[in-house]
Parts: sequence; structure tokens; C-alpha cells
Amino acid sequence: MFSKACEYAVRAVMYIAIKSANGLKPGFKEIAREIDAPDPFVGKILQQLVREGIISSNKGPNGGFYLHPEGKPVPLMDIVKVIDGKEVFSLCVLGLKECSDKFPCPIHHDVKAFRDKLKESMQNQHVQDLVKDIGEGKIFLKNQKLSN
Amino acid sequence: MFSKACEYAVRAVMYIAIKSANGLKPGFKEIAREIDAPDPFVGKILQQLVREGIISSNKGPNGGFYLHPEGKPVPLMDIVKVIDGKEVFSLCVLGLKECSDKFPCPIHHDVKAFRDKLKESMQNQHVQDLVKDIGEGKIFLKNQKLSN
DNA sequence: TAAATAGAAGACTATTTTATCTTTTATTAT
DNA sequence: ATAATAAAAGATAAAATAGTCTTCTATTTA
Repeated sequence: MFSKACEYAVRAVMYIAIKSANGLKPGFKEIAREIDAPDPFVGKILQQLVREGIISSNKGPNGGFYLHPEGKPVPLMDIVKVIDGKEVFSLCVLGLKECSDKFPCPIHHDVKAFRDKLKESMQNQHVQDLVKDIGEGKIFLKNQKLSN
Repeated sequence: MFSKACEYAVRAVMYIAIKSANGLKPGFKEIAREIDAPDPFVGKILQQLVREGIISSNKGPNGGFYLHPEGKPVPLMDIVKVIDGKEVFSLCVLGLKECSDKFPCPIHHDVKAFRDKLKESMQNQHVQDLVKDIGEGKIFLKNQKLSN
């Protein structure tokens, strides 16, 4: 569905949101470790998110990545848009260039219904909203069961 | 969502179903041309589908690919399973190894609901059922609007 | 049974995506 | 100012996916 880069991006921004809520600015290595992702790759992705204004960063000692506490809540969709582009939700799953209500592929109608709902929920769910759920152990950002 | 190979596979089998309904056995070049896909690649994919028993083929003059008219209807899901594997419908969209109702990723519940629906409809829709819709111009297997 | 046709199989190439490494620039604290 | 820290940027490498080419085998028709 999404690229690896996009998967890491969503998880990374959520981790940053958690830390930001406590006034902390994690570096890319810490972030990568905590979301189970390769660190130089996460670094690259974070650079892109900074350029696009999704997150902020500071160089130097005590530097790192953060979300402005007063900033607008960030819909998960915004992250997806920056990394994979908004087309991920509209490209034909059977690869047709033209696939619409007017010229549908064989599964267009089924897929559309599914995807529109998912899109809507990613537009309505904000990174900041999910921080609480993570704190309460209701949802997870990294692999569970790695008992060692 | 699906790999290119899987996209071509679904479109190819549907084209074969149309021709088979008329007792014809198209070759891989004709199939590739009619679904707008690269022909040697389509050839490979068809071989795989033959090995897995989704479609049949005959070599030699008048040979080609076909579906047994008396055979069981083929759910779209069967094609997906052979090419991409059934995991495409259960892998975590944020890339977590463990993502379940018990240990959900931040968007697990939303994704699950909609993916289950899509899965269900691909299990219930059979290639043969869609042939009629294609004949009637209700749905399409190749790109439209290529006006030249 | 020979020639033509068409799929099967395997090796190979290209492209894209994912991941890494190195150098540079900015910031902070001493 | 200088040293240390940490991100930015660019170049490179590895892996996965997509696509191509060549040779081989089976079938049909004359």
C-alpha cells in the first residue's frame, strides 16, 4: 500500500510527537532505534519532512527533531502526501491509466469504497491525537514480542 | 497495493475468460497487446498461472491460453494469491511485524475494516462473472481515451 | 516426418526502491 | 574562538521488482 519510506515517516513523526509533548528533541538515531528502522534512511526521510514543513529541527548540541506544540495538528494524510504523494489513494489497483466512475476497471467500485473510507480516516486522524493512545498502551509504534 | 505482475495477471485472466467464452485460445502476445502490458513479462506471468492451475494452455499451432468452460469459477482472490501471496491483505500498512487486534498500529482498526471488505469482495467476485460486464462496456481492461 | 507455430524455461538487463556512507553546515557550550 | 554535537546534502551501494532475450520442447498440419 505505502512505500517503506512512508511507513517509517508515519511512525517517526508519531514518535517525535510523543517526545515533543514532553519538550524533548530526539535525534534521528534515537528515532530510528525506537521505531525499528534503519537510521540513515530515517534521517533522509526526516530531512524531507522538515523541508516540507511537517516537522521542525535544530542542529547542534541539544538539537533534534520536534513538532511545534502550538502548531496545527498534523493529519496522518499530510505525511503520506509528502512521501508517497496523494495519488496513492487514487491510482487504479489494476494499473489502468484511466480508471474512474465513468471508465471503471473490473474492481474499481469495490476498491473505491474501501479506499475512500481509509483516506477519510487518515485525513481526520491527527498525529497529536494518537499520542495519548500510545502513552496508554492502546496502540504501538514498534514491533511487539521482541522478548530479549 | 498489488505488484505490476499481479495487475497484469488479473487483467490477463479476464481477457482469457472473454475469449474462452467464445472457444478461442489467445496467445501471450495478443493478450499483452489487448491489456496494454509488455508481452514477454505477461508471458512469464501466464506460465506461473498455468503451473498453479488457474488457467490452461496448449502449445503448437492453434495453441494458446484458455479457461476450461466447465471449470469452477475463478475468484479474483485466487489470482492475487498466486502472484502476490495472500499476505497482501494482512501485512501492516505501517510495516510493523506484529500488528493485530491485540497489538494494533495507529491505523490498524481503520485499515482492517476496509481491507476485510475488499478481501471479501475479491473472494466473491469471479472472473467469469465479470466477462458479461466487459462485453456490455460497463467495465474495462485496457486504457481508455487513447484516441489515435 | 518435416516445417511451422506457440508455450516453457532460464539467463540476463534495466529500473526503482531501499539503504548507507561521506562531507558540509549550523548551533551550542566551554 | 574552539571543540563537540547534530542535522543537511550529496554520492554511492545493495536489493527488489520489472522487463527482455534466447534456447528448448511440444503440438499441429501438410
